[in-house]
Order: sequence, then C-alpha cells, then structure tokens
Amino acid sequence: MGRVTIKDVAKQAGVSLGAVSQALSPNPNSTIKVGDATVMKVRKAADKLGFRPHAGAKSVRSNKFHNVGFFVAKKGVLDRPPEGYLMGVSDAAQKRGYRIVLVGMENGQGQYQNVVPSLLREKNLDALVVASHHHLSAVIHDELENMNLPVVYVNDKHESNSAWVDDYNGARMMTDYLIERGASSVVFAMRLHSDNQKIEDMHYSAEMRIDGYKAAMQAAGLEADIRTVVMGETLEFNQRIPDDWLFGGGKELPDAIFAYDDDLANSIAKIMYRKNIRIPEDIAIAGYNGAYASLCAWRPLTTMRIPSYEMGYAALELALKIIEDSGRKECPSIKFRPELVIGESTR
Amino acid sequence: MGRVTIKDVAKQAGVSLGAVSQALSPNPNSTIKVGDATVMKVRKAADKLGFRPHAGAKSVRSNKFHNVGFFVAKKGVLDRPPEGYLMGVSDAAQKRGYRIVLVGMENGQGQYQNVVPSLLREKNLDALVVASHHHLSAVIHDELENMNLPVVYVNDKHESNSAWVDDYNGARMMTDYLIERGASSVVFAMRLHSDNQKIEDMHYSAEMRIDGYKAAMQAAGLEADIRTVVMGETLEFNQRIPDDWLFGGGKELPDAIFAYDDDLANSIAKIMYRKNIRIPEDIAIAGYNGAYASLCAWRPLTTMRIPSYEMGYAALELALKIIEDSGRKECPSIKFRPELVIGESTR
DNA sequence: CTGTTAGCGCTTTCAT
DNA sequence: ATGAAAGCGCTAACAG
Repeated sequence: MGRVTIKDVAKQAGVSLGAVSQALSPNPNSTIKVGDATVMKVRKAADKLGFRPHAGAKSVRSNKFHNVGFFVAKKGVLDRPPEGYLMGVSDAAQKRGYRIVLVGMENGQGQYQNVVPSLLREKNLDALVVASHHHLSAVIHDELENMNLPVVYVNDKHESNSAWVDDYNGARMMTDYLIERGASSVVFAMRLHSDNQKIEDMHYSAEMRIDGYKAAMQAAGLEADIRTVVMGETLEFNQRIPDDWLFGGGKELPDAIFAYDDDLANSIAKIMYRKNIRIPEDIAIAGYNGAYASLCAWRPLTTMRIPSYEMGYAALELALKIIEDSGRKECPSIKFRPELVIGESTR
Repeated sequence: MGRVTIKDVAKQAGVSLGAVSQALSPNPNSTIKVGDATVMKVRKAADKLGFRPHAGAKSVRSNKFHNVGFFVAKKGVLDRPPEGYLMGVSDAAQKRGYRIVLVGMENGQGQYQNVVPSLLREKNLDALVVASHHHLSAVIHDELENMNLPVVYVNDKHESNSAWVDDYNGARMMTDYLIERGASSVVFAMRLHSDNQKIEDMHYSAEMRIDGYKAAMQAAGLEADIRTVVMGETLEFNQRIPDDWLFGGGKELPDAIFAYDDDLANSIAKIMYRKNIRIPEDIAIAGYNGAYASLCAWRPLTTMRIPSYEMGYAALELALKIIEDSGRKECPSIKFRPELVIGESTR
C-alpha cells in the first residue's frame, strides 16, 4: 500500500483532481468552485482511504509552510521557566492551523558558534518567533534580516514586531511595595555574566528594572543600593553564590532584597536560610518573572508575574499578521504589564 | 528577487543541476559522483547567493521530512515541569538534523474532542514522540496505529518503543528513606480526577508507586495508609485542597507524607504551613518527579528526580532508529532509574 | 463544475 | 562528471 494521494481520492469520489484540491483546501481565489455535495463526497472518500495531504508537496507550489519557528536565544532554556511563552505561542499557532517548530541554539563548549542554527538553513518556516533572554538576540537580529523571514520577538523590546513587558513600572511597583511594607533599606541585586559586563549590553529589562527601582527609591527619599555578583551564564539550582556577597565584612543586612529574577531571589533566600536569617521576619526577599517555580512552591516567593502565556500568544498573532498580509513587514510592538504576586518571602 | 533555487546555484557555480544536488546533500547510492573541488565550488556559490534548500520540495520526492512531532497528551503541559523531556528530545533532534514539531492536544470545554489533533492529519512527520502524563495515551495509541507513523513514548511503559521510569523502586527508595529518618507512620497521598477513578485507569506510575510504597512499608512492618483526594485534571498553583483532608476529624497527623508528585506535595505543604505545622520538624513531606520548581525553590522539596532530559533524548534516538532502519518497527523499551534528592522538607 | 496541463524545487535516472 | 528529462504530490490556470 503506497501512499494515498489526491488522485486516489478523486478516483474514489468520482470527481476531478482540481475538485478534490478545492474541496479539501478551499481557496477563494480559485477559478473552480465546488458545491457542498461535492465537498461531502470528497471528504467521505478521503476518510475512507485514510488520505492525508502531503505538507511538503503543498508547500512547493504555495511557498507557504504553515510552520512558525520558535527560537530560544539561550542555552538550556526549556528546562526552566518562563516557558509560558512557548505555551502561548503553541496554542495560538494550533488555533490558526500553524505548527510550531523548535529551533534551538547551537553551542559547542559553552560558546555560541553558529549564530544562525543549521535548522534555519533550510527553507521551512513562514516566520520565526524569537524568545530572547539574552543580549545575543541583537546579533541574531542582523543575521536574520538577510533571510527574508519575518521575525517577531517575545520578551524583547524593539521598535516593532515585539511583545515586551513594562519592567520599569514593574520594578517600581515592587520597590514601592517593599517600602510600603516597612523596608527602608532595599538592595537591588543582580548578576553579571562577566566582570566588565555593561548594563547596556544586557537584556533591555536590566536597565528598565534598575531605573524603576531607582525611581521608587528616590521618590521615597531613600538611597539606591545596587549590588552585583559575577556568575556563569545560567544559574543552576545547585550553583552557589558566595555567602558574604550581600553582607558580612562590614556590610549591613538590608531590610529587603529585590532580586533581578526569581532564580537569583531563590539563591539569595537559600543563603539566608543557611545563615539562620529568617524570611520574611528578618529580611524580605522579592524576585521577578513569576516563574512557575516561585508560585507553586510550598513557600512561594513574592514576585512580579510576567504574562508570558499572553505574550507568546500575542507574538504569534503578530507573526501571522505579517505572514498573511504579505505586503506588510512591521506591526507595532505590544507592551504588557506585569502583576505583583505576594508570596511568603515578604511580610 | 524571487527565490534562489538550486538552478541558480548551478549557473553560478558553472556546474550541472545534479551536481549541485549531490554536492549539497550527498546520497551514497546516487549514480553521480562529485569531487571535493566541485563540492567546494558549489558551496561557495550557494553561500554567495544565500541559497537555502526548500524543505518541502525535498520531502516530496523522498517522502522524508526530517520532522519529529512531540505530542503532549495533557492539557496545558508546557507551563509546568517536567519539561525536561522536551529539552532532551529537542537536543537529540538537533544533533541529528531533525526538527521538533509541537503537537498539542485539542480540547474544547475541558473535554478531549478530537483525539488525533488536526496537525497530525497532514503528512509532515517522520515519527512522533508521545509524552504521556495521562491514561489518555492508550486511546491515542490505537488511533495512531492506523496512520503508519512510528510512535515512541516517553514517560509511558509499553512493550516496546518507550522510555519509562522504574517507579516501583523509586517509591520504595523514598519510603525507605522516610522510615530510616524516623517516620513510623507514612501516608501515601494521591489525587483522583473523579470519584470513581480506578488505579488501573491511571498512568502506569500510579500503580508502581503505590506498590513500591506498600512493599517498603510491609518490609518495615508498618501499615500502609493511602489517602486520595478528588481534584480537577490539573492542579493549579492556586487550587486548594480541603484543609481537613489529611487529618482533623479524629485522624492523626502522620510522621511523614509521601505525595504522588511534587505538585501535590507542595499543596500539602502549604496546608501544613497555614496550620502552623512545621516542616520538617513536625512532619516530613516528600514529592516525586524532581520538578525544576521543587529543586530550585528557596525551600527545596525532598523528591525523586526523574531523568527527564535523558529520557527525552533516548526516546528521540529510538524514534530515529525506527525511521532510519526502515524495516524495523520496534525497539526494546528503555528503563530509567529515578534519583533521591534530599531537600528541606524532610529531616 | 470537468479534464487537461503546466509548474513549484528538488532528486534521480539515463545516455553521453 | 554532464545535460536532458521524468516524477514526487499538489495547486492553479486553461478551455469547455
């Protein structure tokens, strides 16, 4: 039993080839119109024969794939939140009859080698959603421009074609909250990937979060206190931060620590716990991102939840808008608002 | 500037069409052989023109897609661990030049409507990896059989073509550990999706974990105590379990609770915390799965870690074995061992 | 609506 | 190695 083709269906249904094509995947611009009766007849025949259209063959003529790539500009991404982006992208795609194709970063020996992964070397996608957690996305951006492939960004801020979060206000709200709850010394903690990494080279959210934090501190008449630690590119759950990073050696314990993200917040909280400093009684700790891990833990973290599912969903819809209006190249970016989720790591 | 095809490359390189085809994607069985010099020349021309082969066109002749589907037989999966399966699958695929295509469950109004999602109705995949967390996979199994699509299971136990975990020994080890650490009353807690759900209708791991737990209790001369609670299909992080489920109304607080999975363990721990029962001083709580959330939390959970990345990786390799040995239909299933990860929810 | 035909981009065969 | 040509499954254009 070879493969069942449209030809077999036509024979079985007793109609023409073109009729089958139109019955199964109608095109309003087609010169050939099929009636409901024919459609039914064709469907029945197709079902009986177990016909499944060959996606590749379709794409050859139409040059449409109904595939959208999901590119993660980060190593080892899928093992950690927020994977809500992917879920949103996937649901939106499925609803519109598109498939999501995973495109991973290629990396050898901890270095990004081929910036454009080999999977993109084949023509197989109608568009690409880039989920950025990394300054690297800037490099990719240029490389992709030449490929004539519409690109949409999720969790990255660009002039157009992106879904991003208003982290300035997010950080401001979090800092305000900590101050309101009684903190007068609030440290903003973040990690760097290397000794001399500049804020400008980091993800856009770094600058926004710092600015939001500073603004809130200034408005309250408090002094901003930003502390950084140099760590590897990813923060493994067993990777330790030096115990004396935040205090010790003369430094005082602040009332609250606002960490750049939940990973860092959890790591800091672990240090405190080891030192028998009680959370939230002795110190308040807040994170950012609203990672699943922070929310469902038996001792949930106070965090700013990013609407990652909605952002992924919106990003895919942006991508489809561009694909389907074949003239248009750009759509305005969409701003999302984060939401304060109060856990048990603050009072 | 239309699309750059193999024809343009041939012209640019000054060689024949067939030569380009062979130079760029060599086939040992081809009658036409190209030398290294030609290959170089062709590659250079292709690079210069920005040539990207059309995946669809390739697939028409060869009937190979270099796509493997990843099917999640569960609603809203990608938002929660263990997503390590997907990462393993994705890495293994990338290494071998395959793409991962996400195939979601279609569900309307909380009911599974079309068991085989529409994305599978097109011929587009060489194989499918089914990640099962659900008895539903049995239904899918039958439906897929007719499709002539090799199917491999991850986190499900079948005679062949599956990567599964030895949960019997996992549960046994966990129970032994709890007993060793001083517990004499250990409750095994699990949830049911409906009032009259039978263990046999659940995921294979339910029975294995129960049996492992029972065996350990019996070996220690203790009485098994299994308690179930009826909940929705998914356990949201804000979904509450009745506070009096495990104790109250005459029931005594056990020394330890071994929960079917980390989600449930976290929920139980939250109840305890609300009731001012100290963990681990007053009661020990253990989970299962080794979800990222459990491991990276600032108060990590004691859990059995499933090697989900490795399982996903292995499952994909099984799939490729079947794809590439076009004769073979089955490979022996692979058993994985879970690993005890001691957190701070037990002594 | 039908039947026929061209053609998408690529692989493969055939004769040279 | 070449150039020519067939064919994969499908869509789309053509005249009826």
